[in-house]
Amino acid sequence: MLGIAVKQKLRILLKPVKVPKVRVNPAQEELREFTKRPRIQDVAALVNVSLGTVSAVLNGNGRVSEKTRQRVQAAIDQLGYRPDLYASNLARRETRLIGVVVSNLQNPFFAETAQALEEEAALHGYQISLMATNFAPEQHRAAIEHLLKARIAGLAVMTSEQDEASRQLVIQSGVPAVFLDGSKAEANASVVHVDSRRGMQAAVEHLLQLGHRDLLFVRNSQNGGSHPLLSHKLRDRGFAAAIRLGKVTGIMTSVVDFDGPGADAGERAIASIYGKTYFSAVIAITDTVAMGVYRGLQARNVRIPADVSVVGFDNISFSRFLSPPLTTVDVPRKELSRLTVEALLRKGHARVLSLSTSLVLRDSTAVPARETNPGGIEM
Amino acid sequence: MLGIAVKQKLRILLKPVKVPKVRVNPAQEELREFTKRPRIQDVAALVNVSLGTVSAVLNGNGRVSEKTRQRVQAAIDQLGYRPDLYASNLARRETRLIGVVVSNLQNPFFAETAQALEEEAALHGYQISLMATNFAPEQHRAAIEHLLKARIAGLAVMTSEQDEASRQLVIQSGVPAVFLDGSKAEANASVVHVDSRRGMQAAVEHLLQLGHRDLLFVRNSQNGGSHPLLSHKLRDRGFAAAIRLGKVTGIMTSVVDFDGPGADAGERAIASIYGKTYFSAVIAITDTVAMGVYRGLQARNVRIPADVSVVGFDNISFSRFLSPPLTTVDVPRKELSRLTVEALLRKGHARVLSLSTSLVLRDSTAVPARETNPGGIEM
DNA sequence: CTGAAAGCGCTTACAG
DNA sequence: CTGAAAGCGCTTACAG
Repeated sequence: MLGIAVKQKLRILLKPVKVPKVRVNPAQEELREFTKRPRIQDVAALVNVSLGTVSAVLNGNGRVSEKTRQRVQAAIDQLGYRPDLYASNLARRETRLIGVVVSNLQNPFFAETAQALEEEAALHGYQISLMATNFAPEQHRAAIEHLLKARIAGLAVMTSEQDEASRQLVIQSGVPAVFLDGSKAEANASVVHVDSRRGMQAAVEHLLQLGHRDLLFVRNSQNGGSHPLLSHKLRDRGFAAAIRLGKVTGIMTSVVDFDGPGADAGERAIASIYGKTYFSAVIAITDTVAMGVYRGLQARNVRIPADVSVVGFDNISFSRFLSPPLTTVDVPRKELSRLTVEALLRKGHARVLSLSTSLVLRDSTAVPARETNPGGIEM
Repeated sequence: MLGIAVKQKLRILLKPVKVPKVRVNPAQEELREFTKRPRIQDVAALVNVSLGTVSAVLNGNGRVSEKTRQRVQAAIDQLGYRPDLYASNLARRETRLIGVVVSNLQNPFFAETAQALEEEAALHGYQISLMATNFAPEQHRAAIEHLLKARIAGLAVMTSEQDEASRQLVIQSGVPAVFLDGSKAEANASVVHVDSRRGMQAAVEHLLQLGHRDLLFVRNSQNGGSHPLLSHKLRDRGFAAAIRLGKVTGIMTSVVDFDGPGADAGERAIASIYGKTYFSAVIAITDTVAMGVYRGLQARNVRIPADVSVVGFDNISFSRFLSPPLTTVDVPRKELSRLTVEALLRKGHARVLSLSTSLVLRDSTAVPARETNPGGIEM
């Protein structure tokens, strides 16, 4: 009681000294009128409650009576009020943003993954902030630094390349993160492990069962192969394991690896090997590589699958529209994004998530026809 | 002088009442240690200058001596300080963010456009915030509202669909905007006009010169065609104008239009018309539609271009990898993004920007071979 | 050239 | 259940 009395006295005393310097910039006021951007205090004034109350109904804190909440909500609707992103994030010290970094938007696999993540995040009231690395370590790091600066609630690193320095930044930041095909779960960094091995194995088995014995494995690398892509390593291993487990003898495998975007690399791979090494089937490490393989083969009048069978990996949406439709290994993007977002929002300790892959049979594989001359080699 | 004296007195009086409630949350302090996120005041303290000075060097305001600026910069580097996005945007009342809304990330045209915009924006120190509408009016509006809420510095609406209500929101907001193929420039809303007509005309001329007289124009629509895509309208008109200007008589044109993603629509178009209407060449309204046309044709053993020629529109990166490589009309994404970002940052009045298109000749077009039975009709 | 302070528009203990 | 006030981390007139 005393406190209040003193306070009131002080206020009176204060008046002449501490003139409340309300910077009423008339231009600004006009601008506000013009842009019609209501603030939380406009809502509060309309309903005659305090800012805190409006904030409580906005954020669903239950400490508001139903009556008040309805009146506030009505005012919000009436004014078309939407909280300012920057003010609320600053005050809250956290965002509803999930950072997503992918390697390359032009590769449909990443575009589709990003879209799936966006949809999944939206289900939880989160948005995504998307950045691409183009496989460059500097861009990779810059993207992660920016995202960390933006105080993201979670980070999904869905790149096929890895960058250890960036990973350390993420771990130091403490931000919940999920790395696609990351090597290990640690602290705040979970890992989604795509079981490429199983899918690859199914693909190889399929070809072996058809009778193929001469397989060409076409890969692409980025940046001169200085940073081998982890997903590719896993697919490599899957390929090798599948051959081993195939219980078939007399298998001959060749591997070609070119640098650059998948389609270019695939095309160059065929150009380089055609006529030198015999193969009746090609396994492309991604669907985009398979597109290039198609191009390389068809430019040489090699028919798919009559002369050479082709299998891809990823099941991008276009793979169905190639001629012939591509047999490929499906990496379930929906499931990937569901698991990722869930792991990010759970905020528990790092975990290893698993995702299985499956073979999608279409028209690019068939029984080998050795009487033709597929690899350009006389038999 | 008097004022100050009174103030000091008051301070003394105040002390017992108004204890400075410095909320020193020890956990928070530890967190700060842990996350090692330095604030501007950490930098200021290190160099022994005020916050304003640090801010000035951060933002390149020239009112700092070279000596000071160097010392501050050194401290910034040493601490690894990066300004908090939310605090600076809130204080500045503006962002360095360009909102980009596209129709669909899965369509390479949009993915490539988004990527080009990101690169262009980065050149000016801006970042992009990317949202997809999936051609749905509600999503379109939601995306624009979100972006406006985030106080973007500029907005690039690179969708093929239009939404008048959203456009009004943008105009009311006063945010500099660029609409792809928008109908008119107005207030803050500029327009990039892609000269589809010229490209379409080149495509039609090319086919007429080859000797084609029976043309099939394949389009796709979205959402049941309730909101015809503006870019498509322009391409339609370009097609019609080209036929008119072709100075060739005896041209027979057919048009098919299906709803849905381009590739699906293209495939269904062929399925629906094949055997009913004769055509020796197809013009697809986009490259993705052309992909579906390829599929539809090739599934019926129609050879491209021996039996039927195909021309696409957009020149997406994959068009080169189709079998055969697709002849298409190039829409220069680099130039598009350059013009767009420039218009956004210039902040002048609305302008109409123009972009020309050009025909890219590849292997999907050839002289018509009437002796075969391309359209499935007996001649 | 530099510093102190108000303000951006919210959220959240805290007090009632 | 509700309100007043401090604080988030910056920027920017303003005063010196």
